[in-house]
Formats: sequence, C-alpha cells, structure tokens
Amino acid sequence: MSPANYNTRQGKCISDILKSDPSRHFTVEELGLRIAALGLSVGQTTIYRRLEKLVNQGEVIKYELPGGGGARFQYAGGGGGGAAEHYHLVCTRCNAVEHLECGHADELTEHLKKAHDFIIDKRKTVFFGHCSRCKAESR
Amino acid sequence: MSPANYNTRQGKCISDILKSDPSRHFTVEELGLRIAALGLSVGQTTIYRRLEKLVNQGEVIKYELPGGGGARFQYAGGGGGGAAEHYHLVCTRCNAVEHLECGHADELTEHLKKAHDFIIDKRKTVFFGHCSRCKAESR
DNA sequence: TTGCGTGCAAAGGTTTTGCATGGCA
DNA sequence: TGCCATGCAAAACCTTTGCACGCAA
Repeated sequence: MSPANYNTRQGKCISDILKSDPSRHFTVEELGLRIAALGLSVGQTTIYRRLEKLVNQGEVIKYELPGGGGARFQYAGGGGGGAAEHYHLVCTRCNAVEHLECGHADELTEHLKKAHDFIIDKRKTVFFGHCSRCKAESR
Repeated sequence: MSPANYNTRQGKCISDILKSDPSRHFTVEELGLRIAALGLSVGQTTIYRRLEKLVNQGEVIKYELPGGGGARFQYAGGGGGGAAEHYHLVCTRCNAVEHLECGHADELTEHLKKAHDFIIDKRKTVFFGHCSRCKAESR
C-alpha cells in the first residue's frame, strides 16, 4: 500500500533506472550493468529481491518470455495506475518487443470479460508472432 | 518438410502421447511419467531433443509460461495445418490454461496484420489475466 | 540501538551439451 | 555397414535461500 520505502541508495537506484526508460524491458543482467555504470555495486540477490517487491506493488511488470536471457522487467507506473497501459507484441524470431495501444485490442478485452468471464491484464498480455522485419522469412 | 521419420519406438511414443490428448499441455516431467506408464523407459535428453524437433516441424507448440514447473508442450496438428488453431487464456493466479476460438480475436489478428504489419501466431499467442474463479480475489 | 536492506555463497530446478552405445534401414 | 536416435552424466543457466554484516532512522 505505502508508496514503497526506499531507505537505501541501492533500492532507489534500481527503481530509478527502470523509471528512467519506461519503454525498455530490462533483464537482471542489464540492470546490474547499468548500476555498475553508475559507480554503484549491487549484488544480484538485491536486484532480484528489490524487483520482487516492485512487482508486488504493481510498480514494475515482470515478463517471462521465451528466448532465454532470463525474465525482463519494465516500469509500469506507480501504484498500479498512472503510466499508459499497453499490450505487447513479441516477435518469436528476433525477440523484439513492440508496444501496442489499440482500440481493437481493447474491444477484444471487453468481449472476453463479457463472454468468457476472463479479465485481461493488459500490461502482461503478449501477442506472439512475426514482426515486419521477420515475417518475410517465416518458415 | 518431410512428415518426420520416427525410426524408433521412443520417438513415436512421445509423439503419440502428445497427439492422444491435443487439448492438454504436457510438461517434460508429465511426458516422462506417461512414457514410463506405457512400460517404456526414455531418458530426459531424448524427450527434450524429440520435442525440439517436433516444435521445429510445427507439429508441437512450446509454451514457456510463468509459474515454474518448466515449459509445456501441446500437439498442434501435423505440418502446420490440420488441427483447429486457437488462442490461449492463461490465468496469472492459478496458471490455468483455457482455449479460445473467437471471432473478435481473429479480427484483431487481421487488424494487426494490416495496421501494424505484425503477423500473429494464433497457436502461440497467450492472453494473460484472471480467470472467472480467480478474478474476484484479484489484488 | 534496533531493524530492515544488503551481500556473499551455496543450493535448487530446468535445460543443454559431450560422448559412447544401440537400433533401424 | 552406416547413420541417426538414444542414454547417462556433467555442465550451464537462471533464480532462490541461508546467514551474517552494514546502513538508516
């Protein structure tokens, strides 16, 4: 409930990095590198634990996507509201992630709620397929 | 391209189990147990390697979903056509997987193709959210 | 001082790889 | 006979856990 108490430099640092580039999906490894680039040294345990809290608070979204390299994390806006919600398009060939704000998708979300009693979580929902660069070579 | 050459009992066995229950999402562990139940002993390496081939041939779909327990595999119909294609709804609370055949979703797929130049792979696409049983307690 | 956050190290689980054996054509 | 599939074992990878230390209030 509380807006998170960042008592420490490390905790604030992780949050700030995610917030500084809300369109980016960070891996744990990338976060570690960015932190190091800031001259701060943070253990991986701390990164994982801090991310877990941020995810529980709704401030960060966790994606577990195929393709290896581990889970990815993206800033989602504080407290569960704020930043614009959007869907994601993920290319199963090049693993690129695109954002999608789309009325058609919203209509589908509404339909699923009414007809299938299923509540879509927009920020977690991922459409898999081939992006424009990769579709030509789809096998 | 070739319809896969199952030279061995083990290979055919894995394929048959997946085919015998196309609506089910098997984990590697479950496949091992089913194989054992048939009186056949198959190493996990073989299961992984056979699944990799089946996935590459489009005969099987691989899902890497959150929630632990490893990846899940589902029969998708031989050669990329055949079995009815469908989307999936996954509950991020109870990890239940529901099938979805839905005109609204197909419309969205068409829209994404035209407007965003993105080709949806229906069989791989997963909508995350809360199912009817879990939505009440969403936090 | 008290308590939470942190860090190192080790464990845990899933998946991949190396190399030798075995079965089918 | 030749080749591909198989199997055991070990490695690799990502993530979690245990326990002690350090910083902030």
